[in-house]
Amino acid sequence: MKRLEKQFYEQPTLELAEQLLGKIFVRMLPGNIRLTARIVETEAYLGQDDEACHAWRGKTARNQIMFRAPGTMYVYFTYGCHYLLNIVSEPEESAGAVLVRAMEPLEGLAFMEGQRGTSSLTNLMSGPGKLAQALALDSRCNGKDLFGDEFFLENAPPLPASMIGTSTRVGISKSRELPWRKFMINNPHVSKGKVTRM
DNA sequence: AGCGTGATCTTT
DNA sequence: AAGATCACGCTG
Repeated sequence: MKRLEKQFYEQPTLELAEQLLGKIFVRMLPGNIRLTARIVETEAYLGQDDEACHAWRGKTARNQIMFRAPGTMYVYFTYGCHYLLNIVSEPEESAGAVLVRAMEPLEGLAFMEGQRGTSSLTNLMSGPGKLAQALALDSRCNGKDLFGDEFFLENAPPLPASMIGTSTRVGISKSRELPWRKFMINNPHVSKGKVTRM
């Protein structure tokens, strides 16, 4: 499949959160190891009117990446042990990003199993911290874009609306009412603990 | 259901 | 300088 170009990321954050479902995330590792996985769960975060967004009060040292060009990776560290992967949206100098919450592992399973310390397929990437660990994402990835030879997305047909579920976001204490979580209905790799079907 | 673990942000 | 919070995951 063709790689997704800059233009794909230049759509409103909420639409991007939906359009990312089904797309294939690729990481190339030294030794020609190819890690790939299908995105099955996302959440939208917007600078303004969204108190759960890191950037809702403006630019800081941590969140400045969210103000960069669409298609940039925002990877941050939280709870003392987890990295979380976001894909930056919205034009440069306005903050927005889509949190990638779950993926379905496809290629490079042995590497991912080693990273995660399990061989249970549905436990490899069924959460934002898990998928970052499976793909060995860390702060060195923060600020890199998805247009190079190491990280990129491959295109896939858009999901039919009947396969897309919507709910409120997971694990936040502010702006809890916003229905900005999107997921692939009945996919076993969607994170546990909230609605996975409709 | 409880808690680790450390960076970040807010308040003093 | 100190305190609170945290877009989580694992054990029990």
